Amino acid sequence: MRYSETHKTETHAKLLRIAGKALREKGPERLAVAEVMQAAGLTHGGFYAHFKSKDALLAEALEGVFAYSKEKYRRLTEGLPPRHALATYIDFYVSPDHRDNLSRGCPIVALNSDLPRQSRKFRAVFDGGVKSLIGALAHWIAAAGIEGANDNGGETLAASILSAMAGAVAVSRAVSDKSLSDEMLEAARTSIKARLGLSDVALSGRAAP
Amino acid sequence: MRYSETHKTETHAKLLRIAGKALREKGPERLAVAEVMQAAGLTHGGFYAHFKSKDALLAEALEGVFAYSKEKYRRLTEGLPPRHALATYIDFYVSPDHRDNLSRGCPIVALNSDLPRQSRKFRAVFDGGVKSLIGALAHWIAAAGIEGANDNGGETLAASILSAMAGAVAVSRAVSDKSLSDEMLEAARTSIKARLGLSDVALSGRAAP
DNA sequence: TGTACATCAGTGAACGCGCGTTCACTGATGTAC
DNA sequence: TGTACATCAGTGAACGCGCGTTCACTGATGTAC
Repeated sequence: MRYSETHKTETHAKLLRIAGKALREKGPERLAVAEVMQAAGLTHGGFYAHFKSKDALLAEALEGVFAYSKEKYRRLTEGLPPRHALATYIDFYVSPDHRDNLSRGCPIVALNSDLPRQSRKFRAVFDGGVKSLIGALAHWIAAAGIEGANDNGGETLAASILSAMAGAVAVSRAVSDKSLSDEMLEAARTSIKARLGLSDVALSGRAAP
Repeated sequence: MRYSETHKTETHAKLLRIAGKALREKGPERLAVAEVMQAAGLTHGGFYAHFKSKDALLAEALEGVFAYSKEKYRRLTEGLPPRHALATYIDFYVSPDHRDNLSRGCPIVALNSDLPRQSRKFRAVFDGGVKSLIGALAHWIAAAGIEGANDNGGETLAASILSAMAGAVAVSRAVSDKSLSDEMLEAARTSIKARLGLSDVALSGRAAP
């Protein structure tokens, strides 16, 4: 063969990485197959050797994005006690950095208003990602012994916290007035931490992985 | 003239109403000029007698949507004491009804992730709408004598509340699992009202105007 | 009262462009014999 | 060791469609004289 044994797999993974970024930057509609291929150094015709359709790419890319985010935040909070882990996560999530980096951010923030118009498959992947994240938050909340977590192990509280975090970053991106945007993020971060009794827990100081 | 004196103005307003709905249902990209014209019973060629471009339509339609929402919520809370007005607003905003009616809902929820990609004009209109809404909320918060409103007359608290409300509805729309979606809305509504000390204020019972 | 002309909202065909998808082909390498 | 053939990731032209925009035209009515 002309290419190494792992060549196709590598190309596939590369396309997913590129698409994952483009998906968050441009949204599902504006992400163009030809652009993704070009960014990978290929011509657009070869796309269908890797994916059945654009839709298949989108769904698989979203899956990759959630998996990568999960791993990233696992590393970020590794070894921290639950309260610190939670506070660190919130500090990184509800931050100007997250707001300003569309292509590396949380897909819930980047894609929320596109979702009602996406394919069933894509929406299913999205649901999976959201639930997994809620599960992780609920786990920390329970481990930290935070009150307000009722019957279902903190899942409801976690879901509510997540929507507040995602909303804060999403609206802070949508608004173009920088000072309003900053103010909004700051207020949201403070109030979310207060709600979890984490007002005293400072940012861990470790850099984003 | 073939048409009545007010005819063109009426057609213009009709186009804005149709576009305002389509904008929230389909987003700025998928809203199609020809579809708007067809919905108004016209052919697409006539569009440019009313608007300089699709972009001009979008900006003007968004302006109309914000104005209409403002008026709608003014009527909804008319005559209520501040704490009831706030609670009523929150109850209507963070509700399954709002989640399920894209075309009549808040543009902040429907459009947030599209905004970074819109024209300067469109973003300016959006900013105006957001600020006006924050102003109204801050006004109620101050009038209700709610604590937690610091120096700037409750604007920061209002901004944070708004992002939490919009985030809750946006994520509840994005998720396709109905029970997760319901749970999320419910939890958000409860926590937002609790944060403003409004847990005891029941829904006013008046129907949406 | 009648004729010629201006007005102008709306019509419908056409243009150009972006983009998803298809497809015949390429060319380097592996395999059979 | 050499020849014929299969494989397959990638190429690049082409197709079809949606859509924003342009433009010459229509036809009912108002105005000038």
